Amino acid sequence: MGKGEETRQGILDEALALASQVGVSGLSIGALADKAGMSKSGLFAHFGSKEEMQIAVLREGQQRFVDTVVRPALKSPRGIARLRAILTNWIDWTRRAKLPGGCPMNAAANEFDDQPGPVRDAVEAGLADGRRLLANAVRMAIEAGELRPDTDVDQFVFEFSGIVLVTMQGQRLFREKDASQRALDAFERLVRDYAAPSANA
Amino acid sequence: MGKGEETRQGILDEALALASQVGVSGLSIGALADKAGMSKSGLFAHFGSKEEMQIAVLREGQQRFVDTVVRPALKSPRGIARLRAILTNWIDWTRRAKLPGGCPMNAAANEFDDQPGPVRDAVEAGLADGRRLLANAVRMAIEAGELRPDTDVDQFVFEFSGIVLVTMQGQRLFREKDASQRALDAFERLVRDYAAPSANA
DNA sequence: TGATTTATAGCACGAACGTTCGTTTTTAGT
DNA sequence: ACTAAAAACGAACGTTCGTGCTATAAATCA
Repeated sequence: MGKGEETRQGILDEALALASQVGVSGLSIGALADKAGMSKSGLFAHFGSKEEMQIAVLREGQQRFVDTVVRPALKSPRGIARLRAILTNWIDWTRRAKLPGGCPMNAAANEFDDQPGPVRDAVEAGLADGRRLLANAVRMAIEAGELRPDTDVDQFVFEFSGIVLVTMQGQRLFREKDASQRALDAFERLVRDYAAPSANA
Repeated sequence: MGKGEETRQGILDEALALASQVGVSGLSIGALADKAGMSKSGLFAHFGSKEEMQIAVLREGQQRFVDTVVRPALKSPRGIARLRAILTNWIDWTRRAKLPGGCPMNAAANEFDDQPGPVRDAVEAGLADGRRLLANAVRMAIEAGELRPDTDVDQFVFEFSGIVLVTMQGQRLFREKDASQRALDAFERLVRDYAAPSANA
């Protein structure tokens, strides 16, 4: 890895941390350059435009998400156990990833959903990836015979995502201490409703 | 209503519409003054600071929410029917309220959850109000004998809120056409699990 | 080591930011 | 209609925004 890639990576690390607190649209070149200990123009040269930088930050966040949430969950056996692992990893993934704030992708989703452009596209693609990944895990649970064969996969993913979103809001805005417990309870209720009859009869 | 209050109200109307698209922190005095057809300084004088303006916008949004979601739902009879009415009103309330974008309070929740100060306090108070209101409606459903007496009210509100959040994300970011149908399905599954046994045996 | 590419810094730009101030216009009360 | 009060304006402040240029410093390679 050349020197350029190295500092670029360092910048993205700082940027992700900052974005988790102030959002992707709240990221400014000047503030980021200060954090990274370099000049505005020097930092700027790595991306060419602010928009490119924002997209790079989102990509970085996505990769960090995979490393923190998805990859470790693969150690749990396919099926409901793995879905549960994804949930528990997900709902405090920014803490695990040592980010000082909340999920940058989620914040960006709220910031850019009404502002068409490349950044919005990147956010949508990123979150769609997450849903696709979830859907695969659900399908595995069906194949494993733990969820009913006629389970509406997209509906399951939809409700699962709702649990994630409200848990994050509970943690970050309301500082609810028992948000993750509520998330688990909601999850158990969800899988109970979609469970294959043979599994827990 | 004096002239001052009148224009202030007009400003807040424009501000709410703008905030629904660019967020509360994306609101700038200059852009808002343009939309409102007046000078920066003239507009500024109505609030004294940007922070005060942001808080005023959030309050305006909250009131609009009550008028659009809560008040109409009171026409539905207490119990599950009213809860369902709240849900259906909620998940497209910005359309009903003629706002061009998404829910400003929700956007602000993601923008300010990691930035302490009066604005964050206002957001937290506003959303807490929503949850309190929901909790009351749930308690009425219990009293009406439609939900089990041992229903965990806060857990119910938690899961209900999750449905709302994921539905809004589905509508605004993913442009899912069937998001509201999924929301209703999730709601029916929720009330089925918490339903009093006598109600639908 | 010397040559060359690459990375960073410095500086300046026009625009927009929130805010202050003094003046002018408009409203409200008599 | 005249006056006192309220409201809106226009200009300017200092700062930060994103983005260009040009020069210097550092890393890469022969």
